[in-house]
Amino acid sequence: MQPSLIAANIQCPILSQAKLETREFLVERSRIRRMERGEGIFLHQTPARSCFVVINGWVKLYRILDSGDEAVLRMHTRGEAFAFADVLRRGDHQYGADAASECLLLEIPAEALRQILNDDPTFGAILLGHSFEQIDALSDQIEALKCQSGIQRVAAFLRYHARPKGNHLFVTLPYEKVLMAAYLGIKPESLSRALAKLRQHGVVAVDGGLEITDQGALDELIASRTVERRMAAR
Amino acid sequence: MQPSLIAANIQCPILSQAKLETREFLVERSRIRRMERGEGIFLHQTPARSCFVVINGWVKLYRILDSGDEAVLRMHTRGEAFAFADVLRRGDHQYGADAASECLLLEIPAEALRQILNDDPTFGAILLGHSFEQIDALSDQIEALKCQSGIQRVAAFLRYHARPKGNHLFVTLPYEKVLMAAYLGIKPESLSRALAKLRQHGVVAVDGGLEITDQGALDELIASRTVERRMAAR
DNA sequence: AACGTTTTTTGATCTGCGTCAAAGCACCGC
DNA sequence: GCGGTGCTTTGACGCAGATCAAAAAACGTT
Repeated sequence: MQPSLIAANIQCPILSQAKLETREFLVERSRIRRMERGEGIFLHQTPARSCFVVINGWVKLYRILDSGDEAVLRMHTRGEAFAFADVLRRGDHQYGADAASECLLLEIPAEALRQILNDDPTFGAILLGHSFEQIDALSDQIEALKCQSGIQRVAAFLRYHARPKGNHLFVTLPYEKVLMAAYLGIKPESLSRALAKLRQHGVVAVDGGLEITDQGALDELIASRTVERRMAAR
Repeated sequence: MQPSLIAANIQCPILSQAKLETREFLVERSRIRRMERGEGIFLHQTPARSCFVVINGWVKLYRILDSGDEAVLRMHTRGEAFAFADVLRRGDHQYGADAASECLLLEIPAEALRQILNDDPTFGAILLGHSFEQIDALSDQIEALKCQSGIQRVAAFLRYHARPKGNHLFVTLPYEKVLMAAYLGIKPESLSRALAKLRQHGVVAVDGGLEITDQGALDELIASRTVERRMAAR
């Protein structure tokens, strides 16, 4: 597909909410980048020279701690934007970004973003709305990390990614389990055991993914407090 | 003190970055509210009719989960703003807010905020900058929750709140330990034990707070990985 | 000072998850 | 087909932190 064709078909809230000339201005000055799985997009604490929109695939935003551990902060897919804040503050990236799968990105140069924010007075509000959504997503994560057990977070993750298929829900795991575990804040071994235990709560493995045969049971697990969880585990 | 006097002396990045007329416009339409410790400011999922700036004291932003657990999302103090996003989206509050201590708030009515965002084209950028900082703070929390042990988060919390005094650092705990534990995502009992264990890492209790006698030891604990943590605990 | 209330600490016990190690799989190129 | 290499699962074990219970300390009130 031609880059121009791809660009015309990007589905991204930030771009589609903007007026046509703004969208065109940005897309014309951007370039489409194809990344291999595992490829680095930018590093933590390096100058932010562009920001990105995911056209296809999955991007991992992460930090490496002094301890050497990796914290996966967010996972982004089609239509989602990242590094806008870093660019607008004219500073360094607040996290590193890697392609978690093969993916296509729209890379918007810093100057183009800054200029359009100046030229189009309505664009600021769009960015503000977008950053509010980021805050919501991060708040949800914090809520889950502070109050839910690992298995509950796994269950909630599955439910979030589930799509109707036939007469119940079906989940295709969006990326590798190592990554899924890191995002959920648990170890791969724990994720594996959690998925095994979820068979008792209406989650069965079928080829290519997982089937949620008993959504009620899953929801109950997600909303349960520890004592009840203990009972349910028997 | 007169309300007008108090208002003139509010130190808040959002207000002080705004131009004088904007600041005056907002403050004139706002009212100062004094809250007792434990008093509710607004509830989760109720219509957002005002947003707030903390003049003094501590505010807790939280959610109650279906399980009945409480997740403390953020703690805000002097100069910090909250509920701006809820107001601008014309929606419900995304969290509940309580006074965690006796406190003074500037309550800005929704209409005033929306109007000034319309009238002062520079104000949007200030809000955008502010929301970027929120994102940073939330990201830091997620990083800590995913990669650090409870005691490490406690240590980092102390270091963050420590101020120089004499020839080393001193921490006055900003609010009750139950709250501190909830914010850190651990139980009060665990916090108590963590603080006890920190005595081996250069943290001694003195009246009214804690003294950090060995900052190096504390930093080392915060940055250590699990295996090393195990050694250090002996 | 004496009281009741709330907050914090301490103790005993249990469990979820991490760790380490090894085995099972799947996807590759040769 | 074969042997890599990387991902995932399984098993054995240990520790961090939760739970339940009760003591101790801090605080406000009379």
